[in-house]
Amino acid sequence: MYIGFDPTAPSLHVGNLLQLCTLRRLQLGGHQPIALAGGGTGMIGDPGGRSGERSLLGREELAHNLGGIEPQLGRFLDFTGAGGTAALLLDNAEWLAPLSMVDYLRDIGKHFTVNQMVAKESVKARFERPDQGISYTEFSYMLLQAFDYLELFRRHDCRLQVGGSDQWGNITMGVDLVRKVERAEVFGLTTPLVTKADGTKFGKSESGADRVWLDPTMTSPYRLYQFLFNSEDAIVGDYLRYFTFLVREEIEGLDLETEAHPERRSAQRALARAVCGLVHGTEEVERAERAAAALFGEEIAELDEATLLEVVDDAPSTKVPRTALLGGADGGLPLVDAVVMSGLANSKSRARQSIDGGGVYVNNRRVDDPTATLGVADLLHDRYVVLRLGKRNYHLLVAG
RNA sequence: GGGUCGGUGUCCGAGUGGCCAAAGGAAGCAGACUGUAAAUCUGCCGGCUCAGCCUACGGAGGUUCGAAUCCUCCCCGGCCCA
Repeated sequence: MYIGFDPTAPSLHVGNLLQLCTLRRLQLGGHQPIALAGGGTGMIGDPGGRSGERSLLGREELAHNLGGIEPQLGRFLDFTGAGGTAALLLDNAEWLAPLSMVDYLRDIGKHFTVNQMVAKESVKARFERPDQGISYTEFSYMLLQAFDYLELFRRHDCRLQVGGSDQWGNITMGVDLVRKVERAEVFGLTTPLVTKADGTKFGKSESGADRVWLDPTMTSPYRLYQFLFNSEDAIVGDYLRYFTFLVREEIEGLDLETEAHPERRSAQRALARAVCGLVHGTEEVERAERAAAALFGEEIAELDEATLLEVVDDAPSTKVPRTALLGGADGGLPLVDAVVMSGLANSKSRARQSIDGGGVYVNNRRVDDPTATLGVADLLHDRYVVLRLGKRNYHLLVAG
């Protein structure tokens, strides 16, 4: 069976988790998973959803992205296993790139009527948006995906395509094509759209900037852990079922726990541990938990240096030159600047507003004076300043 | 190629010569309440050397004391026609 991945970034993100878990589940169940990177289709773009025309990726960029995604797949799938279930990673550019226009029209296009293509939900949506339109290129996408299925059936006897429910139309196109060309019966399986408690899409906060990636250099294990740990009560049970491999009894136990003692956040913790562990390993889970325990602990100022030192490596931190803290006549480093440096705010205006609104804490003590400065006196153990914005955004400054 | 409608801040979407950094909504951030939850209420929500200044309403010019708003050319998209 196979699932397609869109190689539009050098890393997969939490939005891909369900797909990854589904592949893993099927492999554990004795199937051979094929992860198909859309090297060819990635240059085209799925017209999916209501999004506008997609920007096309360059070849080098694609290669680079695939390089990042491959090891991540390895965390979920066994590429070496025996018994014919070793996972495969393929790139559909392999057969799409050499495909000629004439072959494409004759061998694939012939089997579909424009009528049925236009009837697809993804296309209709774009037709109905007078300001968007859809290019011929994107319109053709579904045929290429159908062709993928056909090729995988021919080459690897692939008989099941899995995808999100938004892929339903594309999958059935493939099923049809295989039936028409090879007179064989193949199947499709779709997974539900993962949503948050409020019904919006999980993990994709539109602005790709703060998306939660699986690559530890793009999103630290600590942040991934926190992201999962903050899941809403109402939905954490679903996530456990989607993203973890805990046995049912255990999950049901956690459901009860959430109901009876929501403040313990047992389900959230189990979720964060399981997913973070799968993606980054148990060692990273422990580090993330140690960092969180230290930061969210009662009296930061009373932590011993050894604990703080550990946190430095795991919580987001920034080095700041000691001289900046020594300052001149009017004290040291303006708090506003410190907040910007830490990345907790992306402009001084924001930083100022946050401070004004009482949302900024230095060493867990609120500071609401926008003109405040940090000085040597604020250093813990003569080296560290813990900045906090809001309830749970921590950042450590390290004087160096 | 012709006609026509349109391109506004993160997104949707008002505005059609000064009262516009630009209505309203959504998203986001913070505060209160809590449990590092949800809901609710409040504030913020372009930038800065922040009672002021700078940059912005597709791009470049122009008219005007003054333009997101008027004119010219260009770019991009929808629809209709060829």
